Amino acid sequence: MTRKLLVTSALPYANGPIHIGHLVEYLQTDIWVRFQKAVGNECRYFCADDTHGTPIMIRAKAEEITPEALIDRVHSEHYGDFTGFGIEFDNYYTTHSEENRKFSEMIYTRASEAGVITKKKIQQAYDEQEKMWLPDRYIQGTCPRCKAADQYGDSCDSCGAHYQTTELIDPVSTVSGNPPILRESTHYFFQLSQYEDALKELFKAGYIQDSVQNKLDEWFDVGLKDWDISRDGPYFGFKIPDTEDKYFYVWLDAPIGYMASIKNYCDKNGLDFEDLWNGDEYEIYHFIGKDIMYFHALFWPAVLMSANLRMPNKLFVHGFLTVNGQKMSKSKGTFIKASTYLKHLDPQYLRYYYASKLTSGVGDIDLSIEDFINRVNSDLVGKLANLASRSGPMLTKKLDGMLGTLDAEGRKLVDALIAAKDEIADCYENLNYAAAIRKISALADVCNKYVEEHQPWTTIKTDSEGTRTTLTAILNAVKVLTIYLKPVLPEFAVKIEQFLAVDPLAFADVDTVLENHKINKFVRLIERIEKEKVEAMVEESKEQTAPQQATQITLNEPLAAECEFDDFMKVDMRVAKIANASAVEGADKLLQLELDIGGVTKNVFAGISKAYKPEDLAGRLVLCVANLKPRKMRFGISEPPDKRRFCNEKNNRRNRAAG
RNA sequence: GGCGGCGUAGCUCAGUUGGUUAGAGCAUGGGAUUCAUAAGCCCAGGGUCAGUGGUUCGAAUCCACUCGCCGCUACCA
Repeated sequence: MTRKLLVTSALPYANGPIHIGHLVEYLQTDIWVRFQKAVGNECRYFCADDTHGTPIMIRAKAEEITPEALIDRVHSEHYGDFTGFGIEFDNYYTTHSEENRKFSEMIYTRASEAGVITKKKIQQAYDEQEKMWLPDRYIQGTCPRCKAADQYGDSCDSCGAHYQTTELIDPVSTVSGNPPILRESTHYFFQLSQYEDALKELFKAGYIQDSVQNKLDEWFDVGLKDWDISRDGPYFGFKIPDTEDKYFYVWLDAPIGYMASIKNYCDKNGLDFEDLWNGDEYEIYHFIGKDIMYFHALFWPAVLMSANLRMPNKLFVHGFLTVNGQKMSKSKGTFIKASTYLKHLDPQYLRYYYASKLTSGVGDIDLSIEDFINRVNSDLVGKLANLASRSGPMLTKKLDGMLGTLDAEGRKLVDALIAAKDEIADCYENLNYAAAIRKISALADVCNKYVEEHQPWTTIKTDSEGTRTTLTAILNAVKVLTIYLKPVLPEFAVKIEQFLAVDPLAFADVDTVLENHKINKFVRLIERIEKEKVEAMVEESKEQTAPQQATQITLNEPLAAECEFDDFMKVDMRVAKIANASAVEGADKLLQLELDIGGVTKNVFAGISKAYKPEDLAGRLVLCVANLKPRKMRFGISEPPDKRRFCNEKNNRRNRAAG
């Protein structure tokens, strides 16, 4: 039975470039869509740029262009990046479209009629000079708890405190540099709590993965709050009907962009949108990252309910990407943009590697650079590509490129591969790509053993027809493996199709056998990853962060003379927390520090008062040599050394995957 | 603090409803080969399944607690 499927990935925000973290989602989705198409389902893949909101406005202003010009440019950049990675949308649209405006207005109007929109007066920061309202992120000031400077309006990166913007000390607008004022305004709210029971029913019916359910239960326990869906102008977005100066909050119209993209596609292709979106013929699936679960598991279905529209069938949630076990980092060069990757490496490597790690779970997946190189080179190149390479050329060079027929043994080999069909299909269907790849890799092992046992390079000298039979089995095996891999490696598959001189392979073609068939000259399928290219990519991704105190101190000082390992072993270095810091009366450069090295407190004098204020130091972490002999100084005893290095406070801002 | 997730070989990860001696790939060591993209094949070493205590005839798997790492905590996007 042919299923009809509509599939979406989260809409990337038009505020920045696509990076390898985003690609987890788009590749996961693309592989699923390609699989569905390969098994003969009618499947369409939709996406769009998410284009509204304050960050877009501010970014455009900074670049001295209009928001429209910005989002047009970013749209083509995003689309180019996706295309470069073989991600094939049926439509890649934009939320800044008439379709989206109409749907947003329609849904809002219906929600109003349903009585779930309320108005409330709220206090919000306002920049008088720029004449704009300020989201918390655009206000900086000193943390009320730890006194760290330049913290965002909602929380402190330094000590992790959460607070109200109004509690911030000396707040300034990052847009104008002036202190914001508080102003009252009426906002529109969507009463999410009205849909609590309906949402619970939806989840019971299987809208989400089990692991996501736990998280949702947590949210239900705390209680669903009303959702602020309006923003005051100036705001780049859609004006709310029957208001003077109110706009839909970007997160309201973003998911509606799924509908707009589909509508736009329908109009271009002579299809009826109502059939696709509201009929019961089509299944709808959303792929998202776990950071935007709240929006897609709660708000989005509730909004659809309020407008009396159908529910999507399922939400597929994936985890984040880490690189070498850590968050992507600009300074380490692991914050790799899609465009940077494409300059250095073949996109198929990443498609294969992600596929080899993706499961249906919401756990994070790790891109270990070393593992990435090893895995691609040994599995993809060494086993799979090499299998074709060690059989194809022999047939074309020495046996006229003509396949023969399968003997009993060959039939057995090919049947063994075919037998895995349903299992592999299930793996793809259930998003367990890692298992599919493991299975395919194991099958490739079987094939390579087959080659080893039949030694065509020996038999070719005496028995050309027997060799033809052997190679016929191997090349049929290559064909089956290629079909299994095709959702992951479309380009690779095209090369094999050309080489085998067959029409584009579909999943059902695993059952057919190529016999007495002329093939074409073998072309190299894929190159090995060169470590140097990966290194160059990482190097190019390293962003020189603005000179900071910490890096200045370490980088500007020349290295001391080399020391022996034994000398190094004598040094007991500990991370210490500054419990207290105070100026030393009568000293020019000294600060007195109380260092907590895990229960034990050390008194230290440090000549760093030119670079640090005592009040900035409390709570910070430093590296200290804990076993340095105490030394009497003019102002007291300094226990560990008077020289130390200040650790970089770790950057807690996550690189958002989508939205 | 509350909640959630994770912790299995040097690395990256599988381990189905609890069931023999815990698996794979890579990496490492040895061997036999040479068709092939210095690939492929055979053999080997390597794990107190984070720890402790329970339930059970039987626990990597279920329960409790401890430790470690990560995330969320509804603000912004």
